[in-house]
Amino acid sequence: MPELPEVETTCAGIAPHITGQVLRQVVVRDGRLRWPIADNIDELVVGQTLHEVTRRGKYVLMHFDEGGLIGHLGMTGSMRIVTRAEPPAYHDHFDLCFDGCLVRYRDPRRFGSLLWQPYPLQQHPLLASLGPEPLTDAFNVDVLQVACRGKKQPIKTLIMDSKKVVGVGNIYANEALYMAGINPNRQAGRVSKQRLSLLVCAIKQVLAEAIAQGGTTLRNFVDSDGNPGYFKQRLQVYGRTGEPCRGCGEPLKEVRLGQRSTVYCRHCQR
DNA sequence: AAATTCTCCTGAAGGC
DNA sequence: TGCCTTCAGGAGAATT
Repeated sequence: MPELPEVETTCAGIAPHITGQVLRQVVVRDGRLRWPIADNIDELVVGQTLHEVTRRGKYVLMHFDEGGLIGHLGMTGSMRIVTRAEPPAYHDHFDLCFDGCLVRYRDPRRFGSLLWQPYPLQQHPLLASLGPEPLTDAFNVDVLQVACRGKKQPIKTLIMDSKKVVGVGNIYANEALYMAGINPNRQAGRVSKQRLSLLVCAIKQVLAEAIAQGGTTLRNFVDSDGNPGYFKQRLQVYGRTGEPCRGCGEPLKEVRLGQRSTVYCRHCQR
């Protein structure tokens, strides 16, 4: 499932192939994504030059002359560079066709999206109220402390709230809380500043490591199958319910928080 | 206002 | 090539 590191990898992977090029055509085979792709999407963007590909949270932003395409990979989305005229496969829902190559979007569960927004992009409702980027200085212990103040909601659901900080998905929320020694169910307002500081560091560290790992897929991006293999071996808690904690050996416990599987060590995380 | 639940979707995994 | 049920999850929308 694409988390921030995968989106970062996606942006870095496609950008060199399409930056500076004119978008010639948008082929929509199935526009029924999270939000329907606009029927007039090609009128809006075709003929414009792509100047830059950036990421905001888990959104891919393609900056054209007069506005941007806002892409989201949802649960199962991927964007690949296709250099030859390979026939589209099942679930290949749209292509962005440039000179010489195209970006092909595949998404079996169709939780992703492709939207057009005139400049300024941050005025789009999906972008307008996003919190700080976790890997920048804008996300720090002071900001997190303010966000947590007086909150009774579990700390885990708070750090997964994109209004508080973007890009922390379920896997990395679990991992970061383990790293910081904080029980995911603890009320956000009852975590000390010192421990929030540990959490900030843990979030930055786990995301940065994952990006570094995802980066190994980068050089083969065009040819790879799009499944960065970094997770499995590095995960300390996610997907390890019942297995021994690597810190103390106690079996890891699983609970549901906000409809999401939450794995933690009752001994190491308070 | 804040917190929780619902919702979209399909493939994988598990039970029998 | 077994069929059916359950589960997974990003994140906005709806509900409590």
